[in-house]
Amino acid sequence: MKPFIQVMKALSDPNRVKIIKLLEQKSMCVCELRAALNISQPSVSKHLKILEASGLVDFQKNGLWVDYFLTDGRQSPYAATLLGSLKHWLNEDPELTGMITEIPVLDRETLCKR
Amino acid sequence: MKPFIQVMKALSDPNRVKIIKLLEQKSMCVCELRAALNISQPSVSKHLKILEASGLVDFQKNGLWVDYFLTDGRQSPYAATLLGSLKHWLNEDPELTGMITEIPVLDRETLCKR
DNA sequence: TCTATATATTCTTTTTAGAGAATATACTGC
DNA sequence: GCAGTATATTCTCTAAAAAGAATATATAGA
Repeated sequence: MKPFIQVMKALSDPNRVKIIKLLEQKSMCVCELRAALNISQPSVSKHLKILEASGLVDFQKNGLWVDYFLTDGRQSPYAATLLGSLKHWLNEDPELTGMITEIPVLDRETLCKR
Repeated sequence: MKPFIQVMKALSDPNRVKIIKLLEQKSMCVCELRAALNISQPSVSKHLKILEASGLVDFQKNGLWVDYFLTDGRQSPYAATLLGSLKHWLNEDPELTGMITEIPVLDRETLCKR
């Protein structure tokens, strides 16, 4: 029961769902996500930790950056199914589509050297 | 986004998931659910309200009793998909299977006249 | 209409979750 | 090793969620 609840809880916060929908497009580092969501960096890190613990995302260190990406769902059947469903869901949501169209503008190199 | 979050939130509480798994077996009234979950009656009513608002359950008044049952999911595609998945999920969970085997013992007539 | 009973609602308390500021850690290049 | 930068963690505050006690509502039957 616990793993199931963990996935549901992870997906019941709007910012975390936004992160999932962003990562559907491409893997992103913390500062890119922070810019896309317009919330603080610690907040992004904490959301990512929750998503990781539930088996929805994973990460790879890349020098100073940490790239987050969606898992293949091998760690959790619940995560796998939900990630699959989410690919079809919410694609008409104006807030999300707006956010996604802004992705190309996010340039890691310029974003992080502030 | 809101309807999606609402379904996820509804399913991120253990007692509400238990209610769903119980209603998979048969429709039940509040006092039967209360006995199965061993929590207070107001608590059951509030959980049911949350489940109803998210489109996961519906009810029918039956005299003094109110029978709750799973929806066909027509009100929410998210609810529909999750209810479908849940039929396969958590069926090996000892807490849940134990609870479900106790259902036949719950007799509405004896339960409610306390 | 009066009583009894099933459920809903309100109220209060305790726990949990989310936010950002401040700080710590980890990695890179010199 | 030192300086700079990306990310993680800690701390504190505020808001939301869950619980049960007490109360209100609604229905059935005498």
